[in-house]
Amino acid sequence: MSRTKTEQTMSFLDELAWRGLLHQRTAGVELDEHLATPGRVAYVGFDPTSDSLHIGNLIPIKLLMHWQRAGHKPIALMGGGTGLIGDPSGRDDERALLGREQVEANVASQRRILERLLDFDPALPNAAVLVNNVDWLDKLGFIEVLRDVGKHFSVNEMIQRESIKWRLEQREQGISYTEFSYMILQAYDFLHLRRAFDCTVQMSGSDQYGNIVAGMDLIRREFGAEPGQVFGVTAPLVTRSDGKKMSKSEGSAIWLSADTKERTSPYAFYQYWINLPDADVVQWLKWYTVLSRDRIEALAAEHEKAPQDRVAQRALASHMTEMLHGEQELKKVQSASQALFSGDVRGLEESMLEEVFADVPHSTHDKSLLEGDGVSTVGVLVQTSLAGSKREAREFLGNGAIAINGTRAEADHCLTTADLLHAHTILLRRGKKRWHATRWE
RNA sequence: GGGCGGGUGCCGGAGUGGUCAAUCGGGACGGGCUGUAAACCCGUUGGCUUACGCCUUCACAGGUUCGAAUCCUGUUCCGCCCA
Repeated sequence: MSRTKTEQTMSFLDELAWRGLLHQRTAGVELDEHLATPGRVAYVGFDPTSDSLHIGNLIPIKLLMHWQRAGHKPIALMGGGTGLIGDPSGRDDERALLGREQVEANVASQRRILERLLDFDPALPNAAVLVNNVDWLDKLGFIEVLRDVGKHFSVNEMIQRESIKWRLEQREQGISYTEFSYMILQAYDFLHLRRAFDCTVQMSGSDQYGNIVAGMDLIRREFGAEPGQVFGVTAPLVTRSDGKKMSKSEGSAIWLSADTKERTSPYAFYQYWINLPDADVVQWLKWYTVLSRDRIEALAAEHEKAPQDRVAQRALASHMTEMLHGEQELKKVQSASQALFSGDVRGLEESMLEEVFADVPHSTHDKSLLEGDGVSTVGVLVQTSLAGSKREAREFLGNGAIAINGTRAEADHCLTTADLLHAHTILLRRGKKRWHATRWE
């Protein structure tokens, strides 16, 4: 990842504020003064409830990225221990406990994503560090926790917390002692990192503010007010102008990885950003990219002048795809997009077709079916999940929603060998942008 | 423990014996317009069927009836009130 000098001239907090990533911060000038010294240590916690991270999780990660770019040291804390307990924040029901193996696997998988985004090179003075709280939480003795940590927590205060209060009022759901204790564990994490790494700042999305404050309180009690001065910084909840769930597209989340069970292909990832509404794109450049202020302002100006050229969306999509999937993937995905949306897919070279094939949803079928009268398009649409049922497939065909190799298909069309491109491939499209490549062998 | 109200399609919410696969709104999807945008307009939205039509749905299990989402019984779940 490249970084320019201009990016580093702004202070961490100014940078966040300009990007609209600063929601809450504790203390006033003390925090500014604290951060004036480079090499400070901050952490963000990640919940290993899934094997991947989605673009909503990118916001807390970005806090760490900017933190590192400002010359400070970032710690990514994997909640391998707290993940075994379950965070009650923002949930109206008790979580099903995850198994240890599952949590471990998720931690390993999320770790690979974080490694793309933060610089872990140990040669750096402010190299990023990844820790897993199972390493220390697992060793704690119950009696020890009750005596040393529990004493600092007032149950009276704890039950005032929104996340707890709400669950207490829920007559049916309630809250288990397990989840009730979650806050203590997270607070303990902060204390531990304060001791082990001299970590003085915890950052997160705004929903974790309560947990951050709990950790700060604990540290203050252990260290005393002066030496125990620690801080919290939160990012706002990001939203879309059209009200769609920010991280979702067509009902499914946009994941940051392509090689996990919960995955989003680089192609789908790129397309998600390309399709972002005009009203959001400039704000999203600020939220999600690490492009410099100058660059973003230039893009914003261009976007305002000629939104139809969609330079901002292109820049956003390219930047994000390269950040998460690398330059190689970006190039492939760009040429696939270019090929598919320029209209004339029939004229594609075979090698280009191969690339397109790999980047869009695809499936393999028996070529012999295409001989003679061929096979009904309806059936193939269902097989490729472009249609949910035959009835729906017919509806799409009737609407003119289905295109074969870029040309609108007749309602009663049967796929035959005549439809094959380079003897093996037929490109199907539903609607304006949902492609599916079929291979016939 | 007692009383009352209620569980309908992705969600909200009509429907109280036939004309109900079930009004309507939202969402989603498709078409049009555009810029792979927004807004707007049109359409679709249980499954199978080219069509006629057929099959499975209105918490669950039984029952009454020619016929039930609608009536009865039991079970279960939710909400409110009293203890």
